[in-house]
Amino acid sequence: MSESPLSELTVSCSGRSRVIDAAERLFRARGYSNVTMRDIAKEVGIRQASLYYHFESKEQLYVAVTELEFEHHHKGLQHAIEQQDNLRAQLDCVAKWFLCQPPVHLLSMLHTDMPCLSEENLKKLSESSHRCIFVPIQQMFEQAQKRGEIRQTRPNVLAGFFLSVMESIPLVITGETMAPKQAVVNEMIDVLFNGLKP
Amino acid sequence: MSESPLSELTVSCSGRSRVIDAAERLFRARGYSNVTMRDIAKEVGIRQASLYYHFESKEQLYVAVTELEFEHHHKGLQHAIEQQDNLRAQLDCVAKWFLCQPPVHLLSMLHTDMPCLSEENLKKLSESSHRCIFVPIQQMFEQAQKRGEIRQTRPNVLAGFFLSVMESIPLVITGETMAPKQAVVNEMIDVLFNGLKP
DNA sequence: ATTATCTATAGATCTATAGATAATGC
DNA sequence: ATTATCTATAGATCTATAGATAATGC
Repeated sequence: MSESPLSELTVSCSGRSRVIDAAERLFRARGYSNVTMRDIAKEVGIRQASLYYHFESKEQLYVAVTELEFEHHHKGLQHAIEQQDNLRAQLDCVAKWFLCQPPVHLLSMLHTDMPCLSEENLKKLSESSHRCIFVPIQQMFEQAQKRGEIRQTRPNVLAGFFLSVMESIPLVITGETMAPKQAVVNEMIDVLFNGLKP
Repeated sequence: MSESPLSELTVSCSGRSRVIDAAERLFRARGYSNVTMRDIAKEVGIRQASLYYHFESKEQLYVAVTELEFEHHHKGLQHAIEQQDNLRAQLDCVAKWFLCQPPVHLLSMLHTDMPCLSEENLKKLSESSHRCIFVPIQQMFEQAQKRGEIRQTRPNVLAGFFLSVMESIPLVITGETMAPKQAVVNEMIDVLFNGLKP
């Protein structure tokens, strides 16, 4: 399995990365079980069996795609966070990052997709999602606490809280009100900071 | 399809309601596509084909099960809300309700399960989830605003916000900290009320 | 006669493998 | 010689239907 070190970075030219792109779109939109290898092949424009030249199984393809997705968000989050020097600005930046990306649907992944995988891959992806997405946000809150910007609260609770808010945007938008996402998120961050009290 | 008016209410004696119970457990735990009719039959202790005596299709079974689940939460939420006369107590009560029930995984349902259904059933369940779960919480916030307990914020945003916090509990618990759920939720509600500022 | 089950199976997928084939690079 | 595809298909499911059968209630 020797492989060009550029292969994952190329835009979409090599066969392998076109497969990854298509699989990512489809898995993200419909989840692991609701996407077939045929669906992915069709999207790429090749035959279903040809996918097995690039990946040894559907599960391996899913794991590869999902780890890249997590790493991608890891970079985006790190960048958004270190660009700012106070929590409020960081939260705005992180929210902007999530909004300009296709939604992760982390809760669906953890609850519905990952249990379909082998014990080993489940563990691998759980750790990836934690390290790439949960931890950076948790640390952002930790350091804001150290700087005295916010009061003492368990940072992992805050991380879960904030992530779930990001995840809930489709839910809020589904309702009748078609407010622009950015406005909804701003309102949520404002509540997070200032609370609901009048 | 005439049917005893008690059938849905009986604990678990009639064949039909034993099917509903088993299907509910399995669908909730693994989602629509990851549960087969064979799985459900096995759980009930009958043969797979026998399920088709009670429900005309897997999809109809899922819709029936899920609507009952929504109605169940509708009752629980209404009761939790009307028992209290101020928002803080209502939130505690609603949180306690969600915590004492098996998790709904509403985001997974909306994102992964429902798109597998027919247009008609998708619409039906979307409306059910909105009416049974989203609207009661939204109204709770609306009325707290009218009573002047909280400042002006779009109530649908608050509803999405609060629901997503309930949904995120598994995510927070997944991490290393094994704090009791109730404590995590209390901390979240406290932040919601008082904000993060020191 | 109705209710609730069973066995057997059709028909439609889905994943993955085997082996052929064309194009590319040395 | 290697890379990337193809065709064909095995083997395993899964949903749903057809028709038989036993038990229950009038």
